[in-house]
Amino acid sequence: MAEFLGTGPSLRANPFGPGPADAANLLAPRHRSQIASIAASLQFPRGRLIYREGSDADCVFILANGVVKSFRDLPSGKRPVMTFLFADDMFGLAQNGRYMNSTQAITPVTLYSIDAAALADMLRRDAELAVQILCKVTHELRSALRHAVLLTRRDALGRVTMFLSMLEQHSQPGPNSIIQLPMSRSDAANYLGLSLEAVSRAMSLLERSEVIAFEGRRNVRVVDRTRFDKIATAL
Amino acid sequence: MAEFLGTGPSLRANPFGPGPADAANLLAPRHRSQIASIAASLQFPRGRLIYREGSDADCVFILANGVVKSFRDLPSGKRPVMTFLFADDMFGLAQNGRYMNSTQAITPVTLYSIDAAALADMLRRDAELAVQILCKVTHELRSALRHAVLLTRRDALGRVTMFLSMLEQHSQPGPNSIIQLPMSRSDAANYLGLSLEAVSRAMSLLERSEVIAFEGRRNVRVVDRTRFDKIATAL
DNA sequence: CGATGACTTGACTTCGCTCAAAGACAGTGG
DNA sequence: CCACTGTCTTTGAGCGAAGTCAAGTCATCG
Repeated sequence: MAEFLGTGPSLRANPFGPGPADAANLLAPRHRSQIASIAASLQFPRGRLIYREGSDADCVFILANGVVKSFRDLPSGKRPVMTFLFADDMFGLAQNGRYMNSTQAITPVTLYSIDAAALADMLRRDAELAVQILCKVTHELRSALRHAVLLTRRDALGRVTMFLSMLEQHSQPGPNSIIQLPMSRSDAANYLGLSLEAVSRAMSLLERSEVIAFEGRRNVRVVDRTRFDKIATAL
Repeated sequence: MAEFLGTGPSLRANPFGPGPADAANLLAPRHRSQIASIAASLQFPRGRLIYREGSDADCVFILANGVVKSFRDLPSGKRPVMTFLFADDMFGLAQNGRYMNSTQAITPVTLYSIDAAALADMLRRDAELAVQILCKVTHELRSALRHAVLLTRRDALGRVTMFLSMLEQHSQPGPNSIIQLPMSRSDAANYLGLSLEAVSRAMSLLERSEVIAFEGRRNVRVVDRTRFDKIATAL
């Protein structure tokens, strides 16, 4: 089970109080093994659904590696992507015992599946742990708010650039900064509230104007950092 | 609701597990008085800023009554509204000791101001309370996600109708269902990612087509519920 | 009752969506 | 190893919806 990964699940988030600017690991070793004791480690191939909106929320998940998208299926056939989830993210928190959205692996993923009832129990007994989880959820709340701000931009170019800038934080922190785009253009479009074509055009434009350079379709390097940042933050 | 300020702050949210469909009061009387013991009750007039983005996050707030908007100030002069906060909502959770956005009263408000350090302390000692707060933050996370979904709609009419439908849940639950619009058109526009004119036009259109009727500029009655719901949910 | 700010309405422009087709890529099996 | 196929992506043309600019109307408060 979870022993495979040895150290057990971890979570990243910014703490409430003053501290280093970037996200730190939240869980103490004792909490990690505590959670590991009620968790199972699962592997999913690319494209596999993890759970479906509306189904019984038996489990909470922590992503060990890979990328997951969370989305809704609307009557019209649209599929807005609400978030992309990366390593050390938690998801599957329920409302009234049901999942609020569907989730799907967009790369091969490894994740911890944690029995919701057992976790709830554990939280009620361990205030320290509950506070850590609270911190993580707050972190995700903030990122949802940022997403909303992103969506108020009207120009495709700005949205896409902001999106790249967000992805940069989840890529290997090489100084040469290659940004990985694990998701399809279509997923990105659904996250950005744009048509797939608009996303493609915006990226082409960024490339033509030598702000970024593609290395294959799923890897981007920032060529002109100054202009890149200007577009990203010039809301 | 928070009619009796004497009883201390309260919070509404949907619990994680199975239960009644709508939000319930989260805090047990003992928690309410516990929080009250480290809280101060404050009054703010319409338009007053509560805190500014980037300032030291000393306090967490619980809104007793009135409506607050949370927004950011962007270099361009835009002011996206991230959320509207209603009675029994909590806000002011910090990142690294700083507020992430500004908040302003848009009606006269009464709120509880709670020392952040003292609250953190209390949570670390009382797992039950920490879980309640966790539940509330999760509730707000969900509403932020809904907001993001709303923003992926491209048509002004749909966004505005969805917005009205959301406001309906915060209005007095009279069967006659008068929806109150406590905020200006401009605030609504900034929340919806539309121009103020687009909001106005959408509302005029809804009125002309007899889906809704205005009773003054800040009160709306749904006239044709069927069509209203169809527009609101027909994403 | 007049002034200030909020809201509505109209005309014009722009940008992203839709539809359509061609081009690149990855995995498969010969 | 390479051709084949289905999928993902890019690019183009035309249209429509929302933004912007600019008056004009309404309400609210001194």
